[in-house]
Amino acid sequence: MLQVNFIRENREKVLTGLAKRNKDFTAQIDRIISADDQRKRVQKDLDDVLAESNALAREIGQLFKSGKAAEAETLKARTSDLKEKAKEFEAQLSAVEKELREQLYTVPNVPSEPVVFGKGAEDNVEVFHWGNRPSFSFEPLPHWELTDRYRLIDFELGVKITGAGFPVYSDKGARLQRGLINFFLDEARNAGYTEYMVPHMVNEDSGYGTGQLPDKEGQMYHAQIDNFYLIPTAEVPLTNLYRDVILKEDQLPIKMTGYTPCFRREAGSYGKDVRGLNRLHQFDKVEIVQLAHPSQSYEILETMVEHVKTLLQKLNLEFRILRLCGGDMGFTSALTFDFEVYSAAQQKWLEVSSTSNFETYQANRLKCRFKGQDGKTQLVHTLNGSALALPRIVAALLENNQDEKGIQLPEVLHRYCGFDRIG
RNA sequence: GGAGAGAUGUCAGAGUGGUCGAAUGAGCACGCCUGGAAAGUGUGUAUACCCCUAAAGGGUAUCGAGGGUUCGAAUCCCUCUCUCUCCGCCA
Repeated sequence: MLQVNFIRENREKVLTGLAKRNKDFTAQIDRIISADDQRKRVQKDLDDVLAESNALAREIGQLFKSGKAAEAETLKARTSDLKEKAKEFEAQLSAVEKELREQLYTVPNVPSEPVVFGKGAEDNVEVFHWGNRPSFSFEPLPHWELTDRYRLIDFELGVKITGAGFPVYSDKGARLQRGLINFFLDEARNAGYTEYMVPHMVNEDSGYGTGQLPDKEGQMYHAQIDNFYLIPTAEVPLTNLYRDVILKEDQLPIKMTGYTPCFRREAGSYGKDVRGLNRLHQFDKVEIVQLAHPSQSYEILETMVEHVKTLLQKLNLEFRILRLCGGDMGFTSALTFDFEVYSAAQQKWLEVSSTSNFETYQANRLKCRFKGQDGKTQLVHTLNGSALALPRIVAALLENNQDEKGIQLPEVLHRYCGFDRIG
């Protein structure tokens, strides 16, 4: 969430920035400022009362020590009034703090300067394009037919075991998954990211830390007996490794990567876009995360974008990069680049990575800070990106590389998979 | 799952009702000492919020978390979480 002081000091800037999201936040912002004013007033009142009681208590202690019990008793009488007042102010304080917090939760991150105003996906800006579209002498098959024909993925079997959106990969389908994961992890490690293997379930605090809670509660699977959530992305456990941590300035940037399965309820999505691998409840992804010095975060975002680019180039998939407009950008992001690969048989673009700078929006909730040379602590910037999510990569690989007899894998995957062809 | 012990600052570790944000030691930072270093020595070493502000200064909260008793809680009581030991179960 945004920092109240930042909002106070930059009200106009915040409002014009937020306007790019195609929504007016004036009312919320002003409510936040007035709630904060009230919070300060009540805090002051409470502190004053507590200071008085503390002084009184100290005095009573002294009197008892020096044997003046009677005087102590008269002072005691005065404390009950203060106690009552303190209780009242405490109640007021927690009420106004709750109000403030709830208001803050409703305000998304302020889009950074390059983000354009926009209503939705149609206003995103293509900033990069690479690769060529394959041409076929036959009608290319969509991946769900290829996975069936070559027995790579069994969607029906997944339904039996769990439900729709939980595919079962087998034989070369399974090995392709494992090969891709290893390829992505190796590339990340070579780019300087430290590899982690993290829990796939997280507690409530972690959910709040990265902003999945409270607003996206319905999108996560919830193990209610233990109050754990299945992670929707490795971003959650990875970023939360640094929750409540104060780093030294020279530790930055911190670069982490990890492979995890990702679990998403995808409540409310249906229709033709969910066919095959296009939208799943469980999928595999390698994530890259960085904690950065605020002065470097945008440079670092560029390097992350470059990293994802090289992955797609090595896989030889035609792709484009979109700079998301205000209306299409995620709630917590300040700047997001989406990567889309072209799916030759479906004849459409599939999103395979989303790489973002969250500035201090996540760090504020995480309480992830660093101490600078000047001794002051300030919030880090957090960034993350998919590098990469597997299902749609697999869809594009299968569709774009098919021939009449099977599927030819890109060279880079041969040693990772242990085979160069399917079929 | 059962029984017991415990959770204090960067770390180790004292503190069992008052002057405790917290002894002592280590670490770390800066200074002195030194040709340089070690040793020695001096000073400093949490976070958040608020008031005041040029700076300084002051107030409040925080000793796993939350609640309670008390004029006053690190210290007493209750609940929860976690750690360790033993037993049970087990990949």
